[in-house]
Amino acid sequence: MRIGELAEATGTTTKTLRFYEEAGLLPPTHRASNGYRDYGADAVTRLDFIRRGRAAGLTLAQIREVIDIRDTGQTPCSHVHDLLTIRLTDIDRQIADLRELRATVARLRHEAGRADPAACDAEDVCRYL
Amino acid sequence: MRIGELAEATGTTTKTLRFYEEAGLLPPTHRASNGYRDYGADAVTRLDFIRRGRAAGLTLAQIREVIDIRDTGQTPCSHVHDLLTIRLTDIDRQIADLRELRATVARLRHEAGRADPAACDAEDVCRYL
DNA sequence: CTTGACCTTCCATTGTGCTGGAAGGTTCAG
DNA sequence: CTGAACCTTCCAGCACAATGGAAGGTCAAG
Repeated sequence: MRIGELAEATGTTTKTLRFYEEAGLLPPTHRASNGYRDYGADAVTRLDFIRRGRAAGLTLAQIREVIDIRDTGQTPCSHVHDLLTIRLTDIDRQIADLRELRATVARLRHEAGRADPAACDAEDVCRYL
Repeated sequence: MRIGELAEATGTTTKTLRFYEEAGLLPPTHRASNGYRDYGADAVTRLDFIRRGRAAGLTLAQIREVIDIRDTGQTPCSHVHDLLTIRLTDIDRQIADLRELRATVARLRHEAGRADPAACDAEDVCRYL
């Protein structure tokens, strides 16, 4: 699988893929005789994980930390466990923050929808901001 | 309330507050006779909203969009409603992404914790990545 | 055997969200 | 009156996550 196909398959660009390799998120891959990168199906899996991590607001460094657990056999289990616990706590806090924000925005929206359009007044809408 | 006090009260810095003013997130505020910025209590409320938005991964532009609803009486209710609906959908998708990521990380962590430390093996830990 | 779509490296630039530092004015305690 | 701790503007620089573009190599179709 060439870099363009992988980009296509994962909804990214060749630029981004080379950048990820440079950044240590993708391992330097096998090269065909012409020097072209040659990816296996596992690259798609890995990029899916990266994409989900990004969508969830993790930094590339944080994603790399978790990925490194997979790539190096060195890391002791306890360290791995601790690392993931921290990551999990972060994610839980982020979810809680999002829920709080959602409530605020939803309340605001409710007020906006309830108001008589003729009497549309920023004061009414935003008393609850 | 001077800028330093506001920074203290909201857990930011004077640098950030001036930057937010420049970026249109805080309105240019009243100045004392000496030219110092003089904030009211509403600034704290607004910064709390900004902080929550940031914690939830919203960009300053997105936060400003919502804030502008409050500051301009011009925006028609329907536009406000639509804007907030989009914002809400985004937030919901983000929460869903986070939950999926949480499940992945939790599964990974469970595997890390379950493994015999003596037999700590990246293969075991990361088969589920 | 050329055209076009790929691929390669390398280096510069963008956008977001700050952060630092210079150079100077203000206020207050001792 | 001096010094510390504030404040002001302005401009530079940083980290992150890409993105753009130049200059050139490769390959399959027509």
